[in-house]
Amino acid sequence: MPKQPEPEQPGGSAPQAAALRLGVDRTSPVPLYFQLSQQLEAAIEQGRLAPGSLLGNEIELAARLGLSRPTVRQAIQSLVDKGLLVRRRGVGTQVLHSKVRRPLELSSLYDDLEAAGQRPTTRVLRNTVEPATARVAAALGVAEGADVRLVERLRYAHDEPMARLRNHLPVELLDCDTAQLESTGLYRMMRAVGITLHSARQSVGARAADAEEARLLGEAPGAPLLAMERTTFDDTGRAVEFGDHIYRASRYAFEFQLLVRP
Amino acid sequence: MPKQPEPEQPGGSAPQAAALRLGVDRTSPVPLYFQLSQQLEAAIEQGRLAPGSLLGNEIELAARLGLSRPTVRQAIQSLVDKGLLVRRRGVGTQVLHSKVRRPLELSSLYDDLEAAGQRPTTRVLRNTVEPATARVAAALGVAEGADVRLVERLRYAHDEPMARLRNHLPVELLDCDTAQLESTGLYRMMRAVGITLHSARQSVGARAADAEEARLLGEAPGAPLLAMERTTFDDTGRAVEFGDHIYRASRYAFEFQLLVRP
DNA sequence: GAGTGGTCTAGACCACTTG
DNA sequence: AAGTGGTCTAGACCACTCC
Repeated sequence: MPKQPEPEQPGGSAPQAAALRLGVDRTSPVPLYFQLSQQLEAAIEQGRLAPGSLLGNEIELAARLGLSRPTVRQAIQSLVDKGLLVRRRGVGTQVLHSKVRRPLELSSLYDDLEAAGQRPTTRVLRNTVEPATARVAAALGVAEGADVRLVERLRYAHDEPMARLRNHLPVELLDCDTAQLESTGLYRMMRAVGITLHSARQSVGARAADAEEARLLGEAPGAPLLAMERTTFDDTGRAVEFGDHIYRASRYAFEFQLLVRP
Repeated sequence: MPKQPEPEQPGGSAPQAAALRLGVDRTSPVPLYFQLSQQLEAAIEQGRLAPGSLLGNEIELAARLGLSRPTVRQAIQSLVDKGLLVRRRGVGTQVLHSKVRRPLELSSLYDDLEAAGQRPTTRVLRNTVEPATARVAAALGVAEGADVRLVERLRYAHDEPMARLRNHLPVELLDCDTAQLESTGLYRMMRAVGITLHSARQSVGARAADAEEARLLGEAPGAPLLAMERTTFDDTGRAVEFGDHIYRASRYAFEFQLLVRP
């Protein structure tokens, strides 16, 4: 059981993690496994851990950090779940050859545009209470004809129209202040009142713009549009929103990353 | 520390798991946590664990099954990751109100159609080696003009054209037998030769059909099409495929489930 | 205050891959 | 045969929620 540092130069995939300054702060309220996974993730993002390189075995890593192996495993596992690392039994844990960023998130168009530096703005076209159509009632799990809030908005980026967003919400869920709707995204408003979003069922298709849609979005009638329907659920399983949205295909596409589930 | 079975009827959310026949087989090579998670998943799917009901605390569950708490936690965690359960500190673990099925997977159109009972068939339009265009070279990480295999297929469901699939692959990756391409999906062929798919970067947009595309798909010129570009990576981080696909919007939409990452 | 999940430890044995 | 990750145990203390 050699304790001295090994020469280790077997090709180009020797453990590089040994050179990293890793360490945890036990006085911090941040969980130890999370501190470690953040440090490793930062090292990968910054290229200090080269793609394809081995991380070094878990036992040694645990010993070096003064942690138990399960704790180190928990840190590594979270990065495997993010797609940054790959484990192979009998081989080791390898840094994936970049290219991978984030798996698909339940994203808000507002946040997406803001993150892209697109300066999103919103015009509220409608903010009313209407009886639920059969389609909306089925999606939200309410009775057909029951009161449902209808919010229709036009979303701009750099003052160019990008999308028409039509959302249906249970009336009791949220105080939909029009001024607030114009200054932020719907998901942010939900989170602000304590709703924990959990999952969404989406459908993405395409269709031709009708005259009204073309006028709103500044496209020609018949122009191709991206159409998305989405039902969002909170962590109690309740449907909190049904959206029926159209996007200008000339200006917008959905980009996302998928991970294969093992 | 009350050891006797409690009356427990606090509303409608008492632990129902007590009524379940759970048990693990220690002689099986299947991991204990996996056996447990499968049993719980089946109980949820079949409604034997009602949505919203509590699972009962982990310690007790572990004791009942003769397992350690970490093992039980691992089983529960895998179902939380699948979106079937929700944990709340101080409260318990609850079954989510159904509706949730699978998060988005890296799906093959062939498998999707087959799973939907759509009887997919394929016509190979091209199966050649071509020099890589700039776009393809960038996606696959090869030199511009380098040899790349080009596979172009028309995919039918019930003998109706659904999509035109155009794939670019590194030449050395796969023996692309045309007969095989007509009888199965590309991902299956990759898995069959030991390629482990890991992730994909996708972009979904819409555009109008040109004359050629319209003719192939049986649509009118100018009809809206769903357009998807996808680069797929294996678990070494290597790009194994770049796809440039169009789907008839009148016949096809992408459906998927998203989970919010905590 | 009682009960829950969240985190952590210090070991153990097994299965798989590689030389 | 050696080294790796995969699984598992039997405890422990803490943070949060609810009564």
